[in-house]
Amino acid sequence: MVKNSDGKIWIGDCPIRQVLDRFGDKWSILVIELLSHEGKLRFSEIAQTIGDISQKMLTVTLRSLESDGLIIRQFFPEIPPRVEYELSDLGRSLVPHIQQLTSWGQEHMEAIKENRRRFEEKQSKG
Amino acid sequence: MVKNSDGKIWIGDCPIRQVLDRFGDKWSILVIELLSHEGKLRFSEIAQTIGDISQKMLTVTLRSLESDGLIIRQFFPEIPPRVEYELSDLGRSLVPHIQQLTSWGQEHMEAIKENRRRFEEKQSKG
DNA sequence: CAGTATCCGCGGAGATACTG
DNA sequence: CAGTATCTCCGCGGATACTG
Repeated sequence: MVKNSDGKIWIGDCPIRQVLDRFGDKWSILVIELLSHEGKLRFSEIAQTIGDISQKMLTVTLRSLESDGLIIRQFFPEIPPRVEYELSDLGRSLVPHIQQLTSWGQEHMEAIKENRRRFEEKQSKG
Repeated sequence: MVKNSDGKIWIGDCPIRQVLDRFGDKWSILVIELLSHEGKLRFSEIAQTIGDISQKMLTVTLRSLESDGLIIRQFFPEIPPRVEYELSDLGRSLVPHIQQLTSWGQEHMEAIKENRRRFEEKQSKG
């Protein structure tokens, strides 16, 4: 939590926001998780495993992960071309923390859904 | 990582996606972090500390966190009214994992920015 | 003070067509 | 195969005005 002298949170430098800005998108974390499980994968393999990601978004996601040094892209100039993606050391260093969050989700997400259900029920009753 | 029999990730039940869907929004994590540091806060105190959140989004964020049982809302029917928010046990249980991610960010975000800078430079050169 | 109600703009994301 | 290039849509989130 980073505060200014006026007591306000300084959003720009706030580490939480930086992490969320980087990984809060729809696909980055999922791709990292996938590569952490499967090792080295081709573009089409990632697309097929995720299933409901568009070609465009997979390209955008992989390019941004590559640009940030979280994954490594290896291009083989064959015909037809082959491209393989794998996690970098930097990317791998994030995986345990993702798994922490994931296991928290597995443990508590049902309770959250139940809470939400009850809350909505209470609202509708007045 | 949850897969179907066809080898595809089952997005709907995937714990990672559930967590991201819940906490990937702009303000939830930030509010939880804030409450974990400050304990009990009034609506206006949260608004002023964050600084650049709109009244609407703070209302929406607090209401959704309350509905999911992550925070507790206490209303005092005074004039003018007073409302205090604090973390629930469920909300508190998430805090350590957020801090894990945050410290990872503090450790590696500069490297990521540097990687991105170099990547863009390389692209512009050809 | 702590919200609602309403309108609106922007950008993330999908669909489709095309290419080295 | 692994992408680009466009067009488009949707909904998150901001701005503003109002209220118990």
